Amino acid sequence: MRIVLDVDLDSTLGCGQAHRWRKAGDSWEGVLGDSVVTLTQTEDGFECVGCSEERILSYMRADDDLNGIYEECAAADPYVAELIDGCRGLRILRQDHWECIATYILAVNANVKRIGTMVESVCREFGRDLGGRHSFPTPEEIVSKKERIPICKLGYREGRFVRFAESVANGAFDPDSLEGLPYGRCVEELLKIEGVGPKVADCIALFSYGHLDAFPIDARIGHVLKEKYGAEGSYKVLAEFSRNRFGRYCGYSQEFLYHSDSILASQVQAGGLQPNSIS
DNA sequence: CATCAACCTGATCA
DNA sequence: ATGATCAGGTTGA
Repeated sequence: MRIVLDVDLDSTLGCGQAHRWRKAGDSWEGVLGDSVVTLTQTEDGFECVGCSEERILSYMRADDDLNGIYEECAAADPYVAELIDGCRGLRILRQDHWECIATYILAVNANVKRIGTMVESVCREFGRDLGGRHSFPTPEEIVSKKERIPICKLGYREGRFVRFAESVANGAFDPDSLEGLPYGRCVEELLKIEGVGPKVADCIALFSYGHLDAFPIDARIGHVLKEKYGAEGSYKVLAEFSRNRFGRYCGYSQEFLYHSDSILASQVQAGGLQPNSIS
């Protein structure tokens, strides 16, 4: 199915906001619900196999006015304005609540690569076999086989992960109940979950509940804030600085800062280029 | 409210 | 090859 949408699949699916997409050849393969989905970039959008148009458009937040958002981000900060040209078509996604929270509990103190390994391992062990790929497990699927969790090597995230699955399975926590809350209330509720601190709460608020004014500050963004803006301090201080600086779509600005810095980092690692040679 | 050690695994460095 | 060091957020003292 052909979808017309302003999106760049490489940056959107590869930037680390979602962890189940893999690039094979010129296509991206991922899992949405119980469907293996394959997306292939075209000039004016992408070819989509494996899910409905409605579903993929919702996942891609097709209702976001990308140009308007980019313009506001650019107007708020000249460095972000510079970065946007290298990030055209990067979209924030709208991920499933349960899957996003569970995934980001695993993401604590882990790099993108390791997060991917842990998530795939949880899916392989507890999810449904969809033919090559596995669905992200339901809370019930995790609880019913929880004695097998050590196979996934989640480290100290293991207990938190299982207990969160249990709380959703027994109804103590309903991820859908945070739908529609304003940003501050949403984060407040998320922080009550064991293993969810300020950074993870902001990731979930941004990537699942659509709070584009959430600004997750991880180690990489912390470095960028210090290097480019001279900003230092506690999470709260940096978050306040960033929201003031980058405006109401600062979640998008965060992605530009993060994505550009990760490209820079990979170039540095590949050899030659020094961190300061651009800029 | 701020500081800090402990937590677990995988990658990278000697 | 082997061991040391480091990267990465949250928790609880």
